Amino acid sequence: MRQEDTKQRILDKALELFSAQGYDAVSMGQIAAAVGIKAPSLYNHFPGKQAIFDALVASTAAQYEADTDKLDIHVQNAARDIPVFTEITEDALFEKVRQIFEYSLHNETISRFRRMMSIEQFRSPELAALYSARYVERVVRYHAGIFRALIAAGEIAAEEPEALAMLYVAPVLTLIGVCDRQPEREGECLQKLRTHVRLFFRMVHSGRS
Amino acid sequence: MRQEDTKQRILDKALELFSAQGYDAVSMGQIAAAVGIKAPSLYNHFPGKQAIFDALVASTAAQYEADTDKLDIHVQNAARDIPVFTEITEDALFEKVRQIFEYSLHNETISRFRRMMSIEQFRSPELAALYSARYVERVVRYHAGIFRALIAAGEIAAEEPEALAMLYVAPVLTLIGVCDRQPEREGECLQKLRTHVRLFFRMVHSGRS
DNA sequence: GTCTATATCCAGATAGAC
DNA sequence: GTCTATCTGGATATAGAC
Repeated sequence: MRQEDTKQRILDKALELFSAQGYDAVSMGQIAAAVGIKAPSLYNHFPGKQAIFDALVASTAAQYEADTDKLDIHVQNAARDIPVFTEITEDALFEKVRQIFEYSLHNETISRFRRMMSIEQFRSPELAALYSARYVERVVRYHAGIFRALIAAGEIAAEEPEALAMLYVAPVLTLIGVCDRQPEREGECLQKLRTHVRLFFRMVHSGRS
Repeated sequence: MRQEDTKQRILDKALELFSAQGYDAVSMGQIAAAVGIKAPSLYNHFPGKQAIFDALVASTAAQYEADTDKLDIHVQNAARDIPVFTEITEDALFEKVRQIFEYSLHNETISRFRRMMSIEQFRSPELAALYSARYVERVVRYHAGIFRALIAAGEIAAEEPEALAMLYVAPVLTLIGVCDRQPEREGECLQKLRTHVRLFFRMVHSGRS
């Protein structure tokens, strides 16, 4: 199906452009040129510019779930990952964060989509909610589930799982934001990620019952 | 000077519009209408649209420093604030974060400028660096200075000040981001801020020498 | 499905009268 | 400093031939 192929190519190029310049700054002509066709031909695949944007939002959700599966991080149900974190060492914990960190930065679709969302997060209440849900709540809820299990197992200090998750996750999100803006600082941020994990690991184990 | 008055009104209205819709989505006509003049008259005060944006970036830096002074938070040199944090209670610490949190959200200029920066952070390397410097590095460095002093005084655990600062500050930044996108969740975020401060305070004191 | 040609609109910016 | 009138360019989108 060359038809569906073109549709996908439009989505890919549109995401590339939107993530770099923002929705408003990108013209239909630019998208068409990137795909290798003329602007009016885009309307054979999408009814308009907004429809391309909407299709992007819808389609990336699926890919995210599919791809994170490969990293043994199942954001939709933390229960499956609890064995991975049980009696985990500090080095192994860092290795785990490092993987998701680098994946988040280097997977083209994921990182482009996140940058696009950063630019467009105030465009509508729906996008605002989607941003918060995807990049804050989901990550916090996932880790809260992990920490709840580790507390039950007596491995870490008995603190509120939600607060622990926020403490652990927010610095990671902040560092991802820095690298999104300034990719040349990735090495430095990786260092900070390392010291963050070390500190968190130590603090959370020192107070254990 | 009614002249300078108009110039300031242009900046105010432009910031209001840019923060809500982004630079590209706002037209000179919209800005002019908000000020109460016609579009060509804007060119008597600024050479073009970009110049209005640039003036905004330059002028808000000054106001930020001036306003935070009133809250006894001197981001430029933490040394002055160390006495405030020495032997601080958990409640007093929360009250301090709560103040800066609410100020950041409710001061019109500050919150609008931050939203505008969120939208435009990828527009140029300079803006990217400015965003990181203002909303990450500066805050982290400030708190690292405070924590370094508290460690020297034997008040808190002897961990790396930078990592401690990241741990403390990143959740606050994340919660401000949530409220920027979804102001209706401010109450909920204030609750999370409370539990964050409580957890951090306890952890950092439990490991003290 | 792709194209050319075109319609319609609105943007940023300038000229010049008052 | 403000205005009206205008220039010029580029945007989204449609019509209709191939």
